[in-house]
Amino acid sequence: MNDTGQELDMELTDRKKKILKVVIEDYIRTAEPVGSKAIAAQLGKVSSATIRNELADLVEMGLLEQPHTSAGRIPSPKGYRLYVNELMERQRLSLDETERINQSLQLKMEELDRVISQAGRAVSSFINYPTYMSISGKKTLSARRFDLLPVDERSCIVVMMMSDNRVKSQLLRLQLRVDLDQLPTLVTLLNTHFVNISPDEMNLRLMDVAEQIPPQLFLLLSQTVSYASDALAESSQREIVTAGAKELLKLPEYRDADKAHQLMSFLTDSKENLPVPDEGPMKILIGPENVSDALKNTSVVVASYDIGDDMRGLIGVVGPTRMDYATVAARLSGFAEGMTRLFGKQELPPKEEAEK
Amino acid sequence: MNDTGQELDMELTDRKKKILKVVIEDYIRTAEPVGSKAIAAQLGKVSSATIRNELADLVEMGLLEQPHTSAGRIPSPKGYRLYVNELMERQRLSLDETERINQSLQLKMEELDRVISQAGRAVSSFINYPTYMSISGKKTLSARRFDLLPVDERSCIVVMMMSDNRVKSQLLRLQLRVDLDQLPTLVTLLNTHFVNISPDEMNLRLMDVAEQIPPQLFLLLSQTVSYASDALAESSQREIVTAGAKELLKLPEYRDADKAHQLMSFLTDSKENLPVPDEGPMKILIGPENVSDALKNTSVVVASYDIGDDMRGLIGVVGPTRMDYATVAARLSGFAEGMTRLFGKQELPPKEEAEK
DNA sequence: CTTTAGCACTCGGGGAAAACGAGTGCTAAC
DNA sequence: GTTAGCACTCGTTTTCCCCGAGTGCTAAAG
Repeated sequence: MNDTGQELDMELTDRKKKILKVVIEDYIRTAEPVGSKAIAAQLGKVSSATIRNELADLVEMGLLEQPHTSAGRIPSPKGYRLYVNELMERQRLSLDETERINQSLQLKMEELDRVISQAGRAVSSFINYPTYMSISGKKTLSARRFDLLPVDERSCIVVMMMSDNRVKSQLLRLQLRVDLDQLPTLVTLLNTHFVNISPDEMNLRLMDVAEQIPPQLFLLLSQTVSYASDALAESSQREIVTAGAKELLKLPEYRDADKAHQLMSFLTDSKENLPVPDEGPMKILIGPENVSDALKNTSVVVASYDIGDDMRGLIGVVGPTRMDYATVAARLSGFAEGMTRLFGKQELPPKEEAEK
Repeated sequence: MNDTGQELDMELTDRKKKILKVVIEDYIRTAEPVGSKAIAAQLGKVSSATIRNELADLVEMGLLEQPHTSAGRIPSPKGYRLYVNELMERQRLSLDETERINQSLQLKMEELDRVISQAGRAVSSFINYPTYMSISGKKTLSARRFDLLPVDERSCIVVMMMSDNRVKSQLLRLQLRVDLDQLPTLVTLLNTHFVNISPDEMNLRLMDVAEQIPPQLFLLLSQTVSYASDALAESSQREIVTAGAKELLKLPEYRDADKAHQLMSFLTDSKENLPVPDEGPMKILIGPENVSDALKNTSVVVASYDIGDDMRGLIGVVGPTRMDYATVAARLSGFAEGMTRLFGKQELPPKEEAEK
């Protein structure tokens, strides 16, 4: 009796593959176990009895499962994996679809965050599954250049260009009146001692220069530096935004409010442990292949795209293991390409400064 | 037979009020129709039969309803309204709660949008209902001041201070090489002709000055103006962000996936027709009092707070008519006060420039 | 050795019927 | 005006049974 584990010796004939494919695609469409008769009808030529024999083999190989005796078969995670790797035919996007993607990427390139979250909503409503998006850079962000613009004697504008060429600015209210003539000195100081270093270092260095300048100037300096380090820290922290969690409720597997709630909570709360593609443009994780327990019964398709030359963006799609992998993969990579194009077009091509 | 409409002549005795209050609070807690026996137990002194007589009266007055003959009573919208107006005792926040509110408002005052959406999440997870937040200003936004900072010969930074004292900036890539000496001219031009007017006017005026300046300067000017008008338009458009839709799923009235999905869709999609408090700090809308059809079966509690001296922020809480009005109201106004404090502390107190 | 028809068997889903029980309205006595 | 008593209502829960899709096995046919 070698019921232990899966049979490796059985051959996966061509016909078995065909059958597997039919089962999976049927199940993806209907969410109902697929019976031998339906398969026979779709395949033609062979009778349901033959199919049944093959099905039994496929179950033994661990590619299919049967919920109970006398029900049809459903794919196992292993089955999906095989399907995704070998059987699934790469879909081409229709013109309509391409059109729709481009349409939803007609975004004004204002704030990055906003672009991201808008894109997230678009993806989700186009793919009909919940999505998550985030961006992250490899290098840690630093300031590249400062400016102070006088407004009146009690306020001025601080402008900081960051190492990724984004610019941040804010109005500063001054506790003390500052001589406007002093501003250039301060700017020079900032551009000498506070550029190309991490936010933490900035705060440290503040102490060093404390005694070199007059107190009321120092106050302004410290306001500026504290603004700058906060802004840098915030910009470099990778925030994950999710969208379209409600799509779950349309799926039969999440009609149960508790299940839906559980997954939604995980999606909106977990700011960390959502899958990222280690490399390559796209990654598909099926059921138990996920590390997070909360995702053991779900599949994730995640793609990445480039922003500038340091940052990478990330779009993930979450759904039941019975996910329409072919369509999702096609549309998602369409989106990812769109995003690359979007950012490539308007963002920071050149770069010349050296680092410390 | 005067079954038509509600009986206005019946008197709402003190005991009736007490009973109504018990019914409502019980129902809010349990989501189950409340029976005469339970009420009697809680009131003491009187028997369930007496209560039954009173209940019949309350039903006739339109303050209670009964789902079917042999079930307990549940409050009608009218009943809730009476409860909210007269019967409900204003809750005081516990120390714990106050603490928790302050805790979650320990936000770095970076970008307004981000603060808002973080606060939204906090409110939602504290109150356990979905929330929506938005901000809006009465006056239309315009630019108050421009600056251009040279970076290299192909790029410069545009800085714009807006009429609400917020500052926006971005790096501009120039199609044509521009003589740096020309920048001050351009800045003067901007500060003369493009301040204190609406984004639309800005684009119009661009045409007017087209012939007064050399072409390559005009290119830069038009890039700047287009950035500015976009940024202004975007900042003044009132965006609504929602949070915590998942909380719905915990409520018995939304265990039905379709109902939940419907309301969630409304919340996330409708960028317009969510209730706003016409004036006063807080407003409670019960069931059919809502204008949107989608909200006819839900209640909304909405509060507002001040940002600077022109803008107003808005927090709304959405839930079933069986909402814990007392708690929600207390916590929500706690939050609103917190927000006012938060913005009052760090934002734009003075202002002196005159408008056009 | 593979395919197919035939057949008994399994088991979950669906629906009717029954049992249950919380709660009511009414009546009559206090 | 209040209360005990009681028959009645009606939604919920439980039980039970039937149906049928789908199976595995066997034996015959290719």
